[in-house]
Amino acid sequence: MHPTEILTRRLRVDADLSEDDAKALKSLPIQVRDVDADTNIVREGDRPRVCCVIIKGFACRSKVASNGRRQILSFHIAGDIPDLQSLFLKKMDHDLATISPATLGFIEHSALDRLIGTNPSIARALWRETLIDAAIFREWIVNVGVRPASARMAHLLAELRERMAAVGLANGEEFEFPITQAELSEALGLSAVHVNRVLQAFRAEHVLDLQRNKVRIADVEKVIETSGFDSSYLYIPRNDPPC
Amino acid sequence: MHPTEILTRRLRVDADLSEDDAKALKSLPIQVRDVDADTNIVREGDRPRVCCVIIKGFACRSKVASNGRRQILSFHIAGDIPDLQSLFLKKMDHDLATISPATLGFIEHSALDRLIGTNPSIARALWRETLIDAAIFREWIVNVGVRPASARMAHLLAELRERMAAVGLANGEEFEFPITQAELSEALGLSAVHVNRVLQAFRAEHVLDLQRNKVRIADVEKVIETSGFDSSYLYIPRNDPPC
DNA sequence: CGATTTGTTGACTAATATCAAACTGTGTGG
DNA sequence: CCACACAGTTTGATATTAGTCAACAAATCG
Repeated sequence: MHPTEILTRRLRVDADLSEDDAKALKSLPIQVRDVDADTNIVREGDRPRVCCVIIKGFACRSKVASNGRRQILSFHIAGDIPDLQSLFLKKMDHDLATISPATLGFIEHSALDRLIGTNPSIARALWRETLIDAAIFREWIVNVGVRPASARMAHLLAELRERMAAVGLANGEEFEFPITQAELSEALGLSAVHVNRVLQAFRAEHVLDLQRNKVRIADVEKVIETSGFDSSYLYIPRNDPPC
Repeated sequence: MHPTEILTRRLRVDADLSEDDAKALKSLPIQVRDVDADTNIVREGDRPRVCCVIIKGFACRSKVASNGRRQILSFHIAGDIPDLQSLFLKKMDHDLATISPATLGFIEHSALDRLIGTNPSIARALWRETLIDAAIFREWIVNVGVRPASARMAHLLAELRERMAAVGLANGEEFEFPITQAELSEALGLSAVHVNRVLQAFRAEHVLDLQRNKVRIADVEKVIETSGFDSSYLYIPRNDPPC
């Protein structure tokens, strides 16, 4: 699959792009590169001249507070453009790094700039992507703000399952998620020890199992119930009225 | 001051808009309305046909989790367009309400749609606003995720002070902020009782004082130090290199 | 002015953090 | 093929932060 195809597919999902738009997307120069796990893509303070599309693998955005603790802000999967905002916000306010071996596509800001100038519907589709990004942040705030530890964990995995499924990366209730408990604790605002205990409890109750880079949701109902997960904030198109 | 002027001024802050752009903004039809404190502007699930500009007063966005607890996601002040995202994300994923008496301007989506179609630089400026909105969410995640209670409080007020100052609503280290401790607790992911104790401690140490709808920062240094506040995520233009 | 909301206090509890040690699995070089 | 190193996970004991509940005081509002 051509690297731009993953982009086209993603943007087509909700915006109706014309054949011309599709062609313009297809001719976007993308430089593809394979990188190891735990490699920084951009750091806080950087002024990148490219945006990054995840073609394969996992990445996360994070920020470290002045007390030295790192907070993970989001996880990103194939099809995501985690630093799209850098097109307008020139100086990075957070870090972006892989959490697994990944293949990334890099697109020059200048090329994107031209593209959104000539193809308004692509501009809208990209704008919309950044708005969904923000919607996910909002739910993340709710997660760390008001949910108890187990609900946080369940919610995070429920969200990821939904997003993985939307790009065909979940078969049944199982999907890849190569993450350590320490990283999970940084995403959820918990200690690693507590994350471990929450995971064990879920395993014992046959609710879900996160092991060896794989998540298996054993009891979807229960996961949804304990987390109060409602996918509408992800704006994944269904056949219902447009979201 | 004409209601559109507040918009023009805000968007001009960072984007260089042409005279034509300014004129287009000025001729935007805005319906102005005064509303009481604690009135809902839009609710989760709504499909608004307008966006809302705050001309005067305060608003907040919030979301209630399935356990019944409400999380406040952001505070909004004069010049903000807190539901700009509804232009592309048709169904609200959160609530927007005033927290003080306010005067609001309402702009039809259709008018904005036309505007961004005809004036690309306005489109860019608005897009950028939504990206800053997201940057503020990211910092909010860090706040509730990894900072202890007093740092959370200090950070929230430091941010607000900066934003108020940017629109000329802070004189010295004092600014208006009509909020109850219960609301603060919902913003910070704490209990109201704990918020009360944190505020008292700050008062006792002459760091800051929040009383009678006013915040007085007595010791800016201390507030910045305890919260680790760094304003760069707000992307408020300075004379430095563009952010 | 009474009524209601908001702020304050104390006693007690619960959730989660911290620390330190041990255990497991996996890959590497001898 | 074994021994070792390393990263990640698990465990137990203890500490701390922040939550809960309930009562009361002080503002604020109509």
